Amino acid sequence: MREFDRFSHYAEPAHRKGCRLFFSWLRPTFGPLKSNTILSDMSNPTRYTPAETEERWYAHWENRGYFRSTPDEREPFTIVIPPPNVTGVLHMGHMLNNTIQDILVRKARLDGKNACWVPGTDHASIATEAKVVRWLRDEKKLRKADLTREQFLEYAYQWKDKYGGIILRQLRKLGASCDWDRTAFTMDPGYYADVIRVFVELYRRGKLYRGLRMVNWDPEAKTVLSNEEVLYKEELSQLFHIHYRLEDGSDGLVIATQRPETIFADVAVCVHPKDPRYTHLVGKKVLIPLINRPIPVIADDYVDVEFGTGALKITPAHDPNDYEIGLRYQLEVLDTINDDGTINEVCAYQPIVGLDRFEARKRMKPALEESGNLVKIEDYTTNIGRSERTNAVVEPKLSLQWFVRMTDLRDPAVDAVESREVRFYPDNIRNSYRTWMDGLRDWCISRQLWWGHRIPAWYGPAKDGATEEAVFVAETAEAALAQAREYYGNPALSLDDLRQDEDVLDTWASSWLWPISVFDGFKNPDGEFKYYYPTNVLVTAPEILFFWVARMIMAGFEFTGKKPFSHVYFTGIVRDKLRRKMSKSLGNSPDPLDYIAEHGADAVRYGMLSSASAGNDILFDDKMVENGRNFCNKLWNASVGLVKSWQVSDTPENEETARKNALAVRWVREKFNQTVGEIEENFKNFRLSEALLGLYGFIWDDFFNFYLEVIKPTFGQPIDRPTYEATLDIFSDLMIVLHPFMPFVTEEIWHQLRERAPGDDCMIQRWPTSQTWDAELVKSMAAAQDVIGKIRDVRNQNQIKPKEELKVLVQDSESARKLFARDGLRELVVKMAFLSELSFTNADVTNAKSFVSGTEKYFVELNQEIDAEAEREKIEKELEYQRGFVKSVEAKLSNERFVSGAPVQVVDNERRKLADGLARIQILEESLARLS
RNA sequence: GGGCGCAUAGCUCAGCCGGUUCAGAGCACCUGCCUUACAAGCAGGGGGUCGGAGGUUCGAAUCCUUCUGCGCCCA
Repeated sequence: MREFDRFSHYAEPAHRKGCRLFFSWLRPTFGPLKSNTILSDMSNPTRYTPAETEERWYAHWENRGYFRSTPDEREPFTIVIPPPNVTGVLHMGHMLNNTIQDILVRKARLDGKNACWVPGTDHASIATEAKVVRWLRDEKKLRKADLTREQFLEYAYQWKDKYGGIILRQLRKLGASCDWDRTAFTMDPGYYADVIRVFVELYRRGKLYRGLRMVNWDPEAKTVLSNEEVLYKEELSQLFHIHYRLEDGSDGLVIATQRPETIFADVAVCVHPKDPRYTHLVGKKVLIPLINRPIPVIADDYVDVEFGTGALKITPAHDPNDYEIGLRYQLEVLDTINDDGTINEVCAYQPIVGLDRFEARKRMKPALEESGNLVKIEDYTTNIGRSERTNAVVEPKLSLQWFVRMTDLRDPAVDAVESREVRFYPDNIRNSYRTWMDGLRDWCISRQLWWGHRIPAWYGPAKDGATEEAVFVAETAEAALAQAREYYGNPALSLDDLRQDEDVLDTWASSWLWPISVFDGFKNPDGEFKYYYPTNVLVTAPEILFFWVARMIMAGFEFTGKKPFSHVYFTGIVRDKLRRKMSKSLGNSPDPLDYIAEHGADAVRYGMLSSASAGNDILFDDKMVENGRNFCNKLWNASVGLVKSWQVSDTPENEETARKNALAVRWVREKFNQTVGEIEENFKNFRLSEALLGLYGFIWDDFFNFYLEVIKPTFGQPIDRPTYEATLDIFSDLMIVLHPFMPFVTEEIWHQLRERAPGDDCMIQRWPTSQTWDAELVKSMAAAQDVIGKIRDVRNQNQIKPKEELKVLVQDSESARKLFARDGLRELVVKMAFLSELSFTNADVTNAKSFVSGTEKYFVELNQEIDAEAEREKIEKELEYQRGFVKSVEAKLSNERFVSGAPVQVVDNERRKLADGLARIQILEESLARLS
């Protein structure tokens, strides 16, 4: 009993037939005659219909459990998906990325490996929390501030359950062969526990600390913002030129600032060490206007001499760059701005204390004018960062945050990439990696949000003598309490006396554990983690290098002592035809699911990959998807339309046909082996686009357009069984090799080609092994193809109908005898060039067109007058070319330095070229002589 | 400012650890074909001084120097 009717798509309902007919009529090239053909041909559709086929096969594969992996004695091949955001929907970048992963996984499966592709999603704390807040506001009429943390999280999980799996469902449409049973999420209980455990462990190892740092502060929402939540836009502003005098009241210098209200937080003025205007001031002190507090003039080449006056006021509390300089010179930090954006008591200039920062700025102009410090005010435009949520101007602000001491994790990660224990494709990404690692900064992993892994740190009051509150880091509140009781020497201490950190961890601080945690490597390191880890390859975008790849490598070595993966394949960015990055906001990205619905997943996969040469961005073009769709049709037509339509006979049509077919079968096998070898090589180097295009070329040109034409029986005749069976075998092998790239159409055709036992599916076959190929056979077929091409040329140039048989003679020679001694070759040329005769001759052939192929001469007899003059011209032109060619080869060979210096094969090859060239010249000269 | 990369046919790109009549593929274009699987196809064709200038070499699209133009990343 078949599991389903494989011909079910033939039995289209009437309305669908009508539909296709309707579209047929719309096509302008169709005349009435063609439409009649379609009508009468209804039983054998010439179009492959992907939609239904793809749905059916995906369900079949999944039902049979082909995607599942459990450890066994086979070699594992593991990929963990770069987890997309739970908030996301599939975009073109995901399509490319996951197509590549699926190709690698399907190939590994065909290679007989235990392939495991782990899917999952990332909780994306910031993006998701923003979405949840909006959702609560719009649909539940709730504000975050009105909810407790627990209530908010409950809603957040509701939201996640409802919208969080969209991407994973969409990936199925693409054909992704993920082990869905393993679907992971960065906030699953087990994963959550791992993240907390790692935090505690790093703290215990002294690689994690709490410290002050500059953050993006939204004074309106009173919250920290991530860089992604700050929108920069050019805005009109003013540059204040303010005079700072020296301590003795003499001249000093002029600084330019856009924020005059912050001068009271200045702790230095910085100039460029090579700026001659200021060298005499370096080391001296200048006075801040209005309050006359002295601050030093320092020199640092950070300063841009061209900007403003070339003198930069340093305000570490209110500018990230100034903060860095402050650190370098150990300058004091004076924070004069409150969380709500008003000026605080630290500001020594009383008139602006308590005012909003912008109100304070307005007061500065008259005050500075009055004191005689204002030199001028000029208009200028600059990038101003505003909060995505409140539109408030973002205030750079110092805040207490948690940091990972990255330099402590760096070395093994650097070495692994440098030594290529972890290989990057393309390799030159290593440079960016190394540079980033060299300038590594500590990683701020705390976020002022609720959605995420809550920081496992509890605070207690400062003990006698201590200036800061006490911190207890532990995996559980109870453990923290135990620590606190011991610390304070108070066994009666309760949890109410401690306060847990309100913040959660940066999403990347959980996803960097992905390859370990999805296999439960922390809690159960001897379980399947041992089998699947390290994973084989990570496929991701270059922009994720620092966020994720580098940190995963560090986490791998820090927590398992091993690399997380052996290869990292960096995909390009998907752009439109105008080279713009495809994005939803630009509206230039097609909806991938529409695309799949319209053209089929195989066509989209083909289109994506064929334009994605390794290491380059891909310019996405509908044209490429069309090519993919055309390829599917071609496969469909060649299999169902042609090969399966043949009658098969156990006795060959005749001896000639049998010989011709036997030769063709041997040749296409050899050529296929050669192609498979090239594909293997391309896979090894992750050159997937080249692998696909090479295969495409072989299937379309060699297999379909040449091989099938050679063996195609004359109309109404059957084909001999050995050839038929061999053709089905090779066709089936082709489907296996093409399967990783275009899984659906290959599975469909696999089943169309032969009756298969249940479970004998294309997806789980063994990849054909490629033996060495018979180079001589391939070479003589190339010679035959050249002859066929040249005879066709003669036809074209003399307007001879393809149906008119021609008589061709070959000048008898040793090389000609040798070529045609190959069994079946003569018959093959006769068929493909549509000849009535092909034989040797020693006589002069008159009334014939001649040509040279290789070192043989051919005559095509024509039933028309030969223009001797034109013929002579043609030959002379050819002769001229050949003489030039021979001359250049002779020049090389007569060069002593070449003959002695170049490798033997190169020289031998030149000698062969010379001999062939001379032979051709001789033939051409004889022809000329005969003509005159 | 630092780093990486690109420039080859009208377009998108291969080739680039030097050596086949080495300049190639796909698309686009042109010519001929409704050839009993496929016009979403078949058979052919034109088109590039390999960004400019130097150099190394018997030999350079390929290696070196430099110039020009253009991308991307980091600060």
